[in-house]
Amino acid sequence: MRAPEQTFSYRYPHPAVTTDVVVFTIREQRLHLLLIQRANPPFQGQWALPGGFLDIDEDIDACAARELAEETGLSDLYLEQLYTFGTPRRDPRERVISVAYYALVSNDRIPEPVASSDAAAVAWFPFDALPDTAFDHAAIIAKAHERLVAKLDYSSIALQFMPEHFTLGELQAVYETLLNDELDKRNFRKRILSLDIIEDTGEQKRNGKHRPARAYRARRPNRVEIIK
Amino acid sequence: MRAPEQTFSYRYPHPAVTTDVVVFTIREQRLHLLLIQRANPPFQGQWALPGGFLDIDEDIDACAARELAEETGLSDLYLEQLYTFGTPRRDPRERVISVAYYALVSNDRIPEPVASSDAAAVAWFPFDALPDTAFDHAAIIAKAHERLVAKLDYSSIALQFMPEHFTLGELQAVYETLLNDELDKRNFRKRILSLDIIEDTGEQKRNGKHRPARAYRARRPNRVEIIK
DNA sequence: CCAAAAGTGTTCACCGTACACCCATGA
DNA sequence: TCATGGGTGTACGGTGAACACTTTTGG
Repeated sequence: MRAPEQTFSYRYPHPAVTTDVVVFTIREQRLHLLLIQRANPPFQGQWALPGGFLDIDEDIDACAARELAEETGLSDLYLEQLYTFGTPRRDPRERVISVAYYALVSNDRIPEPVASSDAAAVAWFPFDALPDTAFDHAAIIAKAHERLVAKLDYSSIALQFMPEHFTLGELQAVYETLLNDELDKRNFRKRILSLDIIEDTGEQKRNGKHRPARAYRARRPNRVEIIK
Repeated sequence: MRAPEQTFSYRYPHPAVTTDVVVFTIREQRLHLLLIQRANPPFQGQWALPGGFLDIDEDIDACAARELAEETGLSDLYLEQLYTFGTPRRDPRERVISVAYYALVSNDRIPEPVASSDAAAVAWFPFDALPDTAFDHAAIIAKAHERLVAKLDYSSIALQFMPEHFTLGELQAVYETLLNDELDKRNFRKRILSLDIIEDTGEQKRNGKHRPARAYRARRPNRVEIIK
């Protein structure tokens, strides 16, 4: 631990740098995102994105992953830098530059996340029923959603929402949720299989009380393929 | 001016924040970019991206525009945030987070840029014949190029390279340079005109000693349209 | 009249879209 | 046997790609 009276001096003023992470998942056919309830001022008690200050010797990506793990218990997810937000008075305490990330979690690995010293509570909210959020986090969330939807089209990013083994029906449901549209089953299967991004595991997966379906897996685990 | 002995103290160490800008243009059918020769250590005398430290009350976008104007004399260009680079030891002086931007200049507004106190010289280099660059600027340049080429496909970003009035032949040459490929004249015209992003000015433009061509202009000046 | 860029349509292959029925399972 | 999701093929239309000749101008 650092001695509490220690200070760090610079010839010119330096901003603080934080990371904030927009974590998406799909639950019950709806897009959700993870917010924490702030334990400390400013905006104490308000919902906000998980995130926090960059350590002086820490890589930015590592900071995003660490803050996410500390505040929500989630680790080892797909994490991508989104945009850097730095409007001068976005934080009332001091000048803060936030490097925003977004993350996707597969829908079988959704621990009901635990709170930490910075987060009084952690909860999933449906994307279309978000509470008011602290700072400029609404703008960060909007940008993350825009990026997510744009990437659906030309990358295999949707696979990041899937568990290790999944069926084509489940994958189609994820696309339908994200695109907010219904898709034709035969066309969907043809297109996805022709992209060569998933492979048959040989196993079967039983979802309801109905006919079991073939189980597939992503061809390259943890990678997002750019299509064409 | 700030008194030279003044310092700024924080309870936790803060990184410095800079912006760096990758400025592209097209000259003589080749993609070029603008580098400055560093007037001061570190990397004194080496070529680098124009950029510099963020003022404590300055918006990040404004910082990129300001540094660009100060070091190169260029202003009022298409400027878009690219990515934030912050590997711990990328700058030997202290921890520096660089918010990178890229900019596009139309090929009629290429002032041979002037040097300033931070830049001993400023010059355009062909993209395929770049000198060694300072810091991690080679990685920033690579990422900017990747973004530029990707955006060609689904946006009207190429129009940013064009002067106010231009011909279809000139526009096609820009696409050919960026894609490093030849395009069919008839197909190109059909596609571009169907996108409805340029309009006939009614005027003509004489390029060589040959038949004059219709002059077009971008339908929305200074905007980048997302196609589809 | 020659050189050089401007301007202009049609054909074909491929891909995305629309569309309906039988199968396997558990209750 | 019924309800529910799993699994499969074909026909059509639109879009992108290939392709050649005439026009206008300056020298």
